[in-house]
Amino acid sequence: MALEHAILVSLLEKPGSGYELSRRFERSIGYFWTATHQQIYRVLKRMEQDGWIDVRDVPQQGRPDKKEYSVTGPGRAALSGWLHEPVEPESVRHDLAVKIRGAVFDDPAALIREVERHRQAHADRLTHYLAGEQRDFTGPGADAPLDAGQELQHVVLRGGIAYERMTIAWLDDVLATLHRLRPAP
Amino acid sequence: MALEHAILVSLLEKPGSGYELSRRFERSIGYFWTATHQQIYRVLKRMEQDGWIDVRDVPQQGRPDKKEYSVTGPGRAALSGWLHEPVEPESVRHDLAVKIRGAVFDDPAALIREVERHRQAHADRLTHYLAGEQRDFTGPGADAPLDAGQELQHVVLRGGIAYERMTIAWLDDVLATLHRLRPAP
DNA sequence: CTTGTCTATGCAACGAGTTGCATAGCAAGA
DNA sequence: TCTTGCTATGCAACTCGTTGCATAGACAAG
Repeated sequence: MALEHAILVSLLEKPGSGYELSRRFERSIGYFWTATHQQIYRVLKRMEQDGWIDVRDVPQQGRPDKKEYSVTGPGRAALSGWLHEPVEPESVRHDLAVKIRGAVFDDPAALIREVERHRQAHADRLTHYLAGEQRDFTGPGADAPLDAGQELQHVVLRGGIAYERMTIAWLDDVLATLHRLRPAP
Repeated sequence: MALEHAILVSLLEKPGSGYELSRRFERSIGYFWTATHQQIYRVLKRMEQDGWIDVRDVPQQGRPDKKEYSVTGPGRAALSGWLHEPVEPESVRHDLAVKIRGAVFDDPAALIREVERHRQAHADRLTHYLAGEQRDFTGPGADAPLDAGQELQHVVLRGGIAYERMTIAWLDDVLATLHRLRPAP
């Protein structure tokens, strides 16, 4: 279970509320680790009980108050411990691959629109990544040398970019294959 | 929930027992959908109750008897229905990416061995994929034209190969970054 | 002043996934 | 014969993740 650790990393990068964390999990962090707000609130409560994080009530103007969480010494130590443990390679769940292999028992051509939909989603995400890279790392104003944290964020982002490019190319391969299988009219 | 559907596809490709399915989930199917034997046995029981699959007791020589499952008409229909529904793009869980971003709060250099371990695992898997491709699709004796099912299996395998190649290249990028961050001795 | 939208937090119920354990047939080798 | 190892199936307990619902403050539009 690593949601705790993903939250620790995010809170170390910048303290924030459960709501803010759930927003971050929709964008940057969410690209390699998903979580809903219910999961986050529940885990935050447990982490607070375990003494990994502190809460601070923050009154706000123009919006409801929030609880801002920040990482404690023991929380940092817990992250450190996890960083030094080996993790197993990710377990994958690719619905689309199951569908492609299953398509032969139904109608392969019917999958084309679904694959195109996925291709579009990945293309959108790639655009989004590239914009983020331009903004934070390679654009104008990025002349200043990056610190270690930025370097590491950048290499993770490059991983996301490579993943999306590979996926788009593969989906094009899938589409070509599906079209080839379609009997000529 | 798509474990049911992955099992339907696998049983349509070839009927088999829970044990055999769990072996398949360790190899071919397991590369894009993981499941343990407990999960499989439990779901098989439910699928049988729902009338998606039939059981047949098969006595064996030199080993315990087994229950061989095969897909029924309603099971096939259930798969068909699912194939025509849109699925959401996969949810990702990359422990390693969390670790990389977290490394700055600990010791980036300590991650190098972990990343090398992952690189090795992906290189092994790539070798395995390529051997499978050679054996089933591109090797000698593959002159006969492939049927639709084989074409679709091949395109999924090509996806696995592309994924592993991309991942290995990215991990090399990560390693280079980690080495760059290490202060010169 | 009502409706909608965004911020902000949370409960309850359920289903999916993991871990540990248990049983049993059969074969090979020490 | 006793242990080891592979085949084969399964229960029980637990944790993780998802879905639906509920509440409430603040603001903007109609």
